[in-house]
Amino acid sequence: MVIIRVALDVPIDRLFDYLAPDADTADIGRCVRVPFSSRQISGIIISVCETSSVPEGKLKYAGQIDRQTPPLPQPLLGLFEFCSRYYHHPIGQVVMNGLPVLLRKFKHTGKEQPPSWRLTDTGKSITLADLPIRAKAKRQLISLLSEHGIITAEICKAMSSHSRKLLHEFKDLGWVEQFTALPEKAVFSTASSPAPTAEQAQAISEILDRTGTFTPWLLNGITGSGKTEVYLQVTASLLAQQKQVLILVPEINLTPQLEAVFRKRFPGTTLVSLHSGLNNSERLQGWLQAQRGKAGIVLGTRLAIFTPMPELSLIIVDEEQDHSFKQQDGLRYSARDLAIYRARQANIPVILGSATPSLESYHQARTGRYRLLQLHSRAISQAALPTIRCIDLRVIPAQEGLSEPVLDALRHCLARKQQSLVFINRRGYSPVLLCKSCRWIATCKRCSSRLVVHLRDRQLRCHYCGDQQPVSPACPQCGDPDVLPFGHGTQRVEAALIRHFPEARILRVDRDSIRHKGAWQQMLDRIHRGEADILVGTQLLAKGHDFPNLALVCALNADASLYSTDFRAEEHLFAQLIQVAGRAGRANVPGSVLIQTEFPQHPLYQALIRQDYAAYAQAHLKERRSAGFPPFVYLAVLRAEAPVLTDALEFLRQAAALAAVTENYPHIQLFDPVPAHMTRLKGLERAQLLIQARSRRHLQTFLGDWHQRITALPVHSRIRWHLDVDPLTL
DNA sequence: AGCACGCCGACT
DNA sequence: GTCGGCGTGCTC
Repeated sequence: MVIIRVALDVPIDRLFDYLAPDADTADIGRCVRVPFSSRQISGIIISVCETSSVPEGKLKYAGQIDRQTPPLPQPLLGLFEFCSRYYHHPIGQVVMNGLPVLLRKFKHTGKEQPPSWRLTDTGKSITLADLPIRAKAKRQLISLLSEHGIITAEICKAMSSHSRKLLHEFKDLGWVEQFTALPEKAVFSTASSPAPTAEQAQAISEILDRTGTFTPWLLNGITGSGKTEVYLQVTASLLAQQKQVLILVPEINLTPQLEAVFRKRFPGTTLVSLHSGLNNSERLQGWLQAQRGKAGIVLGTRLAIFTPMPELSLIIVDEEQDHSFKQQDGLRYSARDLAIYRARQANIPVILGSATPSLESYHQARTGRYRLLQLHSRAISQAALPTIRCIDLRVIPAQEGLSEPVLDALRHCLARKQQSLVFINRRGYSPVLLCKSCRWIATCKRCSSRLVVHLRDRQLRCHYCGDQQPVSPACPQCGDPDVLPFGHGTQRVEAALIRHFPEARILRVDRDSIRHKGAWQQMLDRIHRGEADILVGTQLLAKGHDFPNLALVCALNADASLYSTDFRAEEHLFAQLIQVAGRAGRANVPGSVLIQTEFPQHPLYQALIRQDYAAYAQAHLKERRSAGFPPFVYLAVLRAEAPVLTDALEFLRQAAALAAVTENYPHIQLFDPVPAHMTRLKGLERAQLLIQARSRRHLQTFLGDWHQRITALPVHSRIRWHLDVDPLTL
């Protein structure tokens, strides 16, 4: 009896067994259609065996197996398996989450790359002289074939139906044959690389010395130190050996930028770019190219970590500290952490690159689990680092969020026709609408958040659920017409700047201003053409774009995250400020950075002024150690949401009780269930329970057991819950 | 997650 | 008398 064990896209963490008399081990990793409780769905064959633990009467027969598409390779199945186990997510949903939509339906079988045509040896001996002069179409076809050697499926499709019929006629004559086009083996060609700096050269050779060996590298290089050049030259060396390289980038905004750099350097290599902007068939196409080993480079966002690559020899995770590598719903995986797993599995190096590594990664490097590579100097034209200065808001007041020194600096920049950037990480006009007489504050009905004033549209908007309503003309509580916007967002700062510098061309860049399709690219173009003097914007501006004429960066009200309840907020702020500061002073423009703060003595700003990541990280790691936070402990969060808060809390208490019953986990600490920080979100009340462990292994064994017990709990239909392993926010 | 089965309210 | 609401339970 042949039984296949199938992963199905259902929220049940188990494989389903089916009878499949015609299946064998070659079908592992293939897509199969199966009956599943009164419907047909498709799944992936994970294993083939002789017996099943399921009572024989319950076993059904599997349907058709998709043998057109190459099966998922074993290492990818292993990655899925690990991912399911580590993040406690149903295996079938892990597998299906990682595959292109078109592949999981296997509807594309008919559309499978149709074969191309070429002349057989017999065909090659046919000349035009052998054909009647009247047979125009035949002669045309033969000359086409002998000229190009091949008629690709695309060309074939474009030909007349008569020509297509002739092709088949030729086939019967033995003149032509069909073959699946293995697109011409990539001719390795590389645009010339600039000579690396001594530091870069050192890093490149160290990495290349350990190809073919699992080696996690932490490449810590200041902005402009040329991390990308290291990626490029290591990649070049591996491509020359016909190997594949996987590059993960934080988000779609950055993809085109890095993609362009790699395409330019490797014009002869097929580069597949995988990001959310692709449609299903583009995604499938790229995925298949990677899977067949045809794509030398795969560049993509976190989902790309699940791309099968038979010749994979290096993984690069750029901006590894970026939170977008962690998925925040459904399967809550960290692509960066999976990259480490995948590199170990494939026995290859992995480069985590960043100017400000996550403390987790930095700690690993300090303790020798990762190897540290540092780039200390700017590679580009020996440009000096920007000078960073704090402006003490306790001494120097700010009007409309802008202090006099900031205005002065902006004025100077304008006079010298240089660009400046005003960074304020808060969009909208003002974050609060306040009634002066009764202290009423506009809040969201569905969330525990304050509504943000968007003066331009005269709307109050919730930045969490998107709800909006018109700005009320008077206080709904006391009727006083004196309701005022309080605090500053990008729109308000923009308005203030327009008043101060009516002659300047001011460009606001935030999620609202680039909402329309193509607006972001348009703005980038304008900035590059020098059609903007002052940029006002959020972190959108901080990320990875070179503004060649930018000389000044001013950061307004950054303090907000300094004394936050989120223990990662500070680390995040430091990275963000280093990033935005790095925008200033590229090429031959010296840069300066002004930071408005009420806490200029704070160690974060002190380290920032010296641009000393290592000092900051080491000091902060000490704090983490004494406070008992990661990377010195390992965390998981059980979250629950329900229409009524007490229900969510009660569910978490029940779950906690399940853990206490066992008492077998001395290294595990469960905290009390508490309401989440944003307690109410989109009309649901949320609560959470923190689990802390001394080691990953302890956490994993506990969670495996506990998760099963929670799943077995009688379901209260109102409650939705999930487990978040290695959460980024608490 | 779907989907069927099942047991109670307002309608042709 | 039925149509249909969504609670509960199962899926190889």
